[in-house]
Parts: sequence; structure tokens; C-alpha cells
Amino acid sequence: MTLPGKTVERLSEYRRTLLECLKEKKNFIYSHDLAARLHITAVQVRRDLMLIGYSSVQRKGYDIRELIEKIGTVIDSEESMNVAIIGIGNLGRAVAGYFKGKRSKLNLVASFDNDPGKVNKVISGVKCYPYDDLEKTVKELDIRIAILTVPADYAIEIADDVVRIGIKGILNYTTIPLNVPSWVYLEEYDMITSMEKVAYFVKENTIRHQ
Amino acid sequence: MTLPGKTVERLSEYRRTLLECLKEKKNFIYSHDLAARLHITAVQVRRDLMLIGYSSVQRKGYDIRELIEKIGTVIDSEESMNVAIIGIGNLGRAVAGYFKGKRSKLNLVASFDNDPGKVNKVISGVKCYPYDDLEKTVKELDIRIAILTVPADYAIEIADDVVRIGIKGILNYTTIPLNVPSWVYLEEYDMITSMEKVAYFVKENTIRHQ
DNA sequence: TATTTATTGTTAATAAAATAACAATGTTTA
DNA sequence: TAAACATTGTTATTTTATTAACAATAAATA
Repeated sequence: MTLPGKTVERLSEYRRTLLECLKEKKNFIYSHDLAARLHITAVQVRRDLMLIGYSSVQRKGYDIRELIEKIGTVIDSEESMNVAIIGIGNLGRAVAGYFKGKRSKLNLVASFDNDPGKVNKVISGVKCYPYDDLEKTVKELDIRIAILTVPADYAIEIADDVVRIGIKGILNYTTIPLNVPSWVYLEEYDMITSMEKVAYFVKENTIRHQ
Repeated sequence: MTLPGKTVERLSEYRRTLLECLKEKKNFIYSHDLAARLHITAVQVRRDLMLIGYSSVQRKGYDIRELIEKIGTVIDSEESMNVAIIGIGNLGRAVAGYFKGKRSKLNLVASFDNDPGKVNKVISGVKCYPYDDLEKTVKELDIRIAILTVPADYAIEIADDVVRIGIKGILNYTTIPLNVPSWVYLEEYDMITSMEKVAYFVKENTIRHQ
């Protein structure tokens, strides 16, 4: 049974918070403590854990190691999943940075770019392949997920390419909304939208409180 | 009356799509056409426009110029609002790039960093100030919004600083969840969460279809 | 001119997400 | 040991967001 998207997002956050707790030598954590670290409510935490079928043996909070393990079995795939970044400019490099030193089921195995100054070099810890070799490399390296960090003008064309080649998931950081077939999972994030949203609510708050 | 967050997000997207339409020499657009360009439904578009009190005079679609204008009066502030990027690494520079050549009510007027190789230089079109001058510069330049693109370790400390200094809105791109008083609007986006979410739904889709 | 068609604006229904309520149960304290 | 307390897991409620339904009406067509 597939989990709600929001729950999946929080599970990812729970896991990282729990890993931090381990570093602090904690072994157990209460729902309200975990919630407080993420600035959400304890009910939300308990409900999410209910959805993944986790329950604490004791009434002394959750066994942190056990819960990390459980979240992994729910949100991770069996074998590791390979990821590529398309467009290794500033944003691409920033995204690549998040993969550094992370041991997880997600492996960043390639980036792609057209710039001759970038291809065949290792940038932000990952080799950059020429975009023309996309299909070949995606197949050779068994890449399943593409992160699009290219200029807006290329977005649609590249999305069509990666879908055709057989990519199963796209994380779209361009400002162009994409359209993909149902068997490809698409997640979009638009920074301009977020900025304008912040500006709107700042304006509203200011009106309200002045 | 304050609009739902989701509606504000879409209004930002409508406006940019409408500006594209103007470039194509279109003057009017139907709800289903605008919807198709954003891969959403026409009902959603009409409902959002209802919420901002916009209605077309004719039954020949929306007057694009008029609608752009109307969206502006709703989501923009009266005077322009100044923005700063804190941490001008790869991610900061990527964000700065979005402001280039945009004439909008949002002005990127400064970045802040500690790196001596960066301070007092113009990076991605904006001057980088030393982080130590944050308070002084924020006041001098009337900065209202801060975009946090710093390493995780600094996030909490910097958030406390910007709140104390009087920033009214924060866009947090670090992987650390922040806690701010109610008079500060906080928007958070976590790239790792998004990646893990994509991976989860790719896994689920694959199980389903195999 | 009368009929059909296309489109909008709005209310109603549905779905998704968050929150509240609370019984069950282990733990602590008197 | 008994009472009070703390914590969880789950069902119920509320809120928020999306989708459907449909009357109103302008435009096109017969």
C-alpha cells in the first residue's frame, strides 16, 4: 500500500533526525521529542509511524536504531538506485554536494552537460558525461532517476529525452512545468514560486500587524 | 483576506505563463489553455481566479495583460521588497541567477558570506557583504527577506541572527528545520527529502508495473 | 431569429491532510 | 499495592485542497 506523499517526506526527515540522535548517544526517543526537533506535532509523528506499521515495544519511546531500520525498509528500494544530474552548473553542483559522504540507497553516478569545459571531468565528486552520450550512459550505469538542473530553454527537450530513454523518476528544478507519462514519477520545485510566496506572506503579515 | 498558500504558488506560475503568452503575441487566453500549459485542470485555474476576484469581461477568455496586472495587485507588495542571499556558494549563486534580468517587485540587493575570497566582490550579479556586517547592511538596504543557502551547521545560528535583526521572511534551503516566531514567515525546502520522495515513488511504481 | 455550442463563475461534493480525542497500558509515586 | 501520570496507537473530527456539477451567458450557427 502506497503511503501519502507528505508522510514519505516526513519519514525522510525523521530518519535524518534520528541519525543525529544516534550521534548524541541517544538510544530511545519519545514522539514529542522527535516532533519538537522537526517543529511539528507529536500526533503527526505517531500517525506517520502507525502508517508504516511501526510500534515501540516499550513505553519508553521508540528504539532509534530500530526505527531508522524500519523507515529504511519502507522508503528505500531493495538494491541501491542510481541517479544522474543533468546540467552541472551552480544548481547541479549544489545538488551533487548533498550526495557527498552519504551512504544511502541513492547513488549519484553521473552528471551530464554540453559544456566542453565540463565533460569528462569530475565535478563535485561525480564524473560529467557529454549529453550526447545520455542514452548509452544511462543504460550502462543503470540510471533510474534524473535531476534536471538545466536552463529553462532546454527543459522540455531534455525531459522528453530522459522519458524516452527509460528514466523512471524526474526531479525538475527548472522553472518550466513538465508533462510526463504516468509511469514516470515527476516531482517539481520552482524557486521563483517559493520566493514570491514568501514575499506574499511577508506582505500579508506586515499589513496585519502594522 | 489571505489566500491559500497553494493558490499563491499557482498565481506566481500563472503570471509567468501569461508573460510567455504575451511574447507569443497572444492577447486572450481560455482557462483550459492556461491550465494545459501548466498541466493542471481548468477548474483549478477558474477557482483560483475567483478567489482573487478576477472575471473576464468577455466570454472569449481572459485578457492576458489585465490578468497579469490583477495578479500583481494581489500577490505583490506596493513598493518593491529587498532580498538577501546568505551564503553565496553554489546554491546561493544558483538562486541569485533567478533574479537576473527580472523586473519584479523582488530585488536581490545583497549576499552575505564569510569567505574572504568572496566578500566585497560582485558574485552572480550581486555584491557580497561580510557576514559580520549583516545587521548594519540589512538596515541600510532595508532588506526584508533572507534566503538561507548556508551549510547545515550554521543554519540555526544564522536564523536566530536574521530574526533578531528584524527580517520578516525566510526561505530556508538548508537541511535543518528552523523555528521562528510567528511574525516571521518561514518557507522551507529540503532537496534530500525531495530526492528520497522521488526514489520512493519510483520504487512503488516499479513494483506495481513489473 | 431560434438553437446550439463554448466558456465562465460558483456552489456542491469528494479527497487528502492535519488535528483532536481518548482508550489502553506501562511507569512512577504515594 | 493503589492512585496518579505519561506515553502510545488508533478512531473521529476538522480543516484544507481538489474536483465535479451546473446555471448563466456570450458567441456561433442554422
